[in-house]
Amino acid sequence: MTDATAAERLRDSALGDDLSFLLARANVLSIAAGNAALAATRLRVRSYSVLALAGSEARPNQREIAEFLRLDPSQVVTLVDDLQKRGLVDRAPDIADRRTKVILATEEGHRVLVLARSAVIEAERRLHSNLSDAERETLAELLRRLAFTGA
Amino acid sequence: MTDATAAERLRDSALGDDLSFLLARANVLSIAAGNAALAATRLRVRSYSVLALAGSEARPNQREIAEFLRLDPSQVVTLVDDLQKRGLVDRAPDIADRRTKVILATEEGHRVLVLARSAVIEAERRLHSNLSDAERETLAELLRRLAFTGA
DNA sequence: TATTGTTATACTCTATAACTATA
DNA sequence: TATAGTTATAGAGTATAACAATA
Repeated sequence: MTDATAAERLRDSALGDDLSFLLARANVLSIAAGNAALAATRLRVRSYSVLALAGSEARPNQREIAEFLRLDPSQVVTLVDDLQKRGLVDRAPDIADRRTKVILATEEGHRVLVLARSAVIEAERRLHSNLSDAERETLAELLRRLAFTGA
Repeated sequence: MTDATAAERLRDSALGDDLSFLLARANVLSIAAGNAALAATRLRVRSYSVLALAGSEARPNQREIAEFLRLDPSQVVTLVDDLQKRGLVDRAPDIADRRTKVILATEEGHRVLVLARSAVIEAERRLHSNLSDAERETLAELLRRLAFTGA
């Protein structure tokens, strides 16, 4: 009746081989570790992802960020507002279509991104330490297939 | 500059091989599909997991449910309250320790669980249709290692 | 007419602390 | 003193609808 036994009973009897549940539980741990690792930069995993896209070569607009991160456009407004207030990103006008705003990391944004990224990578390494590099790559490939399914 | 191209640019340039991000995105899709599939039973993925544990042989108490699902004990109170109001689970007293309450599915709970489970399985099958059975098993095994890491 | 970004709003989920009853 | 469950509350995340500017 110890703790370990309870967890084992539950793992064996229900949900333990349900992909959705495993995905959810792995994700909860991942978010917790990510937010903890990002605390020093005052980012969270959500704002970090936006900053990472803004700092990439892709020059995304808000709608593209929303679709890629599976967020509602209105959520992206809030996230970008916050990053912009902190001077980490800018809303650049798109010459071709004046409705759209391209989100770009500022110099300061790039500096913070470097710190944030290494913190995240370090946290992941710790969290995934019981997977080999090959296993991690397999996992990434399989998740990519799920994550970018038609829907 | 079409949609597909934007997504591809983003996938290639940032986050696209970040395990945490892939996990998060796959999970968002999984939750959305799960909630949609469960709509007819008026469950959500969260209450479904609790009901599934209550309907298992494991006879978990609330604290065990909280730890297994990585929820706060107070969240489990709310979830169980709701399921109990609907007559799907009971709080059974533990003879050995009168503080703890064992959560058990009622007959009606088991009936609903059967429907819910098949809806969830069907939704997963659709969502994971581009993985082979072997790949799905590999994915489950790797996720299990992440999901039940020490932390 | 349709789309991008925005505002407003409500709902769900998550996190914390304090309380009770038992141990 | 510590633990299981509970209550209260605030904060983060999610979903929807309506609107202005532009296409």
